[in-house]
Parts: sequence; structure tokens; C-alpha cells
Amino acid sequence: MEFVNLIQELNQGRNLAHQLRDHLHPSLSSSSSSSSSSPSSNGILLIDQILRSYENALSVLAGGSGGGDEEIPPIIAAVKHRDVSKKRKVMAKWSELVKIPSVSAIGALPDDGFSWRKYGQKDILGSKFPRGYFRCSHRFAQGCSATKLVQRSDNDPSMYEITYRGKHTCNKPLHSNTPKQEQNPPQSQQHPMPMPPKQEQEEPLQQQDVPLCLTVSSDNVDDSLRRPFCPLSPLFRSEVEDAQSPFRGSELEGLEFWCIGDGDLVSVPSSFTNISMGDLEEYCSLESFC
DNA sequence: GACATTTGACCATT
DNA sequence: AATGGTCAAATGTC
Repeated sequence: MEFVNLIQELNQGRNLAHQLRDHLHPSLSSSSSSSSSSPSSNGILLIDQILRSYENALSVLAGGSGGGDEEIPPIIAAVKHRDVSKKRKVMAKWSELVKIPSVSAIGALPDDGFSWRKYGQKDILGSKFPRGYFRCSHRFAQGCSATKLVQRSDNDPSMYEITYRGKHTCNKPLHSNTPKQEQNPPQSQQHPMPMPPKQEQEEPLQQQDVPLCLTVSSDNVDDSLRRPFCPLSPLFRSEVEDAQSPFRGSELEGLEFWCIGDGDLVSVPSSFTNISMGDLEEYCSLESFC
């Protein structure tokens, strides 16, 4: 069963890459590669490489699914083995520290672009504040397994550590084309985290007015697996160094980027400010270029 | 009534 | 055994 899901996920990834390619350059929708030297050609080239990776993975899986176990490639054998294992899945995990300018502005936490549903809360040993557990609202509708944990900092109650686990496989609504219901969800759904008593909540600030102190880090990845991000991603480097980039001149410029493991994560190993969550999310979404 | 949140219980991991 | 993570029934909100 999980094997079928793997095929479905790969097919979905391939289709989404096709859509992204068409979106970036509709005139190339029927060709397999680009010979253009336009600024977007690097992106098209990288998307083509992603598509080839999907095709290769699907062909490997298709070639190994017909025979007995002795013919199954190791990766499929591993997948099948996990069917009977009750061990908790080791999922990609990374965390952010989000600073709230004041307790009264908690309601104005920047939306991370996804719809979350709270499924639990638990007091954590040694922590003054409970930890909230959230999963993607599309978990059942689209099988999205992304979750996040929200923990208020003991030392600085205005800081929240948000730990994301797993990658979204749902069709994330675009910011500019979000359905009405998604644009204005109930506040508890838009910013679901441990909230102070309601009487402490005041007028929420406009999202663009909220200053952020945000760090991104990974804490379950062996340092030996880290590799410099920029040398493997000239496109990302050019985006950051570009004169039009919102990161130009900010603390982010010149920072060290890391691609971790198999390219699952992007890490910015220090704090920075004056960058909106949307900007960071947009750039971190380039993780596939690792 | 539909959907989201709360909360105690259960389970996996260490 | 202690702890963290998830489930699911109860409850709340719109």
C-alpha cells in the first residue's frame, strides 16, 4: 500500500514540476530542454533535471515491481520492509524561532501559507509553556503528512519555536490566488498556537508591519551530511545576490547556505531581520535545487 | 450541523 | 519507567 503511495507521490511531484515549468516558460511546454540564454533558462534547465529525476525514479520503481523479492531494488525492499515496521518514521525536520513584537500581537503572526489544524497540546518537561501539535489541514483530503510543533520560549515569552516535520504534499494555495475561505480563515486556524487569554488579545497588526526575528535550523541531521548550498545552487546564489533581491543588503546576503542530506532542507545558520516570512518561504521553497 | 479545538488516554521511543 | 507524539471523544464556535 505504501509502495502505491510512493508511486503516486512521485507522479504528483512530476506533474507539479511540469506545471512549474509551464508557468515559468509556457512556450517551452512541449520541448524537453532549453537552449535559451535568458535569465530564466537556468530555472528551466533545473526543472528539466528535476523532471528527469522523477522519470528515472518512476522507471526504476516500475521495473522492480513485477518480480519477486529477490529482484526488488534495495529502495523498494526498504519501502516494503517499512510496511511491517512500527517504528516511527524519520521525517525531515527543521525549526524556526519566530519573535513576536509583543504578547498583544500574537494574533498577527505571519501566515506560513499553509492551513494547519491543531491535534494536540502537551506540557513538556522543563518548559513553562505547553507545546502545541499541528498537522496540515489537507492530511486526509490530500494525504499531506506535514506537521509542526509550536513551543513558546521559556526565556523569552515573545519567542516561539516552530518545528516543522515532513514536507507538504498538498496543493498549497498560492498567496495571490487563494480562495476566499482560505484567505480569511478563523484566527485560530490561521495562526494556531498556544494563545494567551483572550482578554490579552488586541487589534492584530498588519502582517507586513510585523518585524520578525527568524532563524532556520536543522537539528536532526548529521553535520557530515551537510554540504555548502551555494556551490550546488548557482541559481539560488544569483537570486540572493541579485540587485532586485529583497535579501540584497540585508543580513541574509553573504550568509552561508546549507543543503542537508539528500537536498531536503535549506538552513540559514544565523538570525536575520527585516525579511518577511513570505520572502523566506519563497526562497526556502527552492530546496529542490540542491 | 459542520468544523475546529481541547484534553485525557494510548502508544512508541529512549 | 519517563517522556514525547498522536488519537479520538467531548466540547466549543460559527
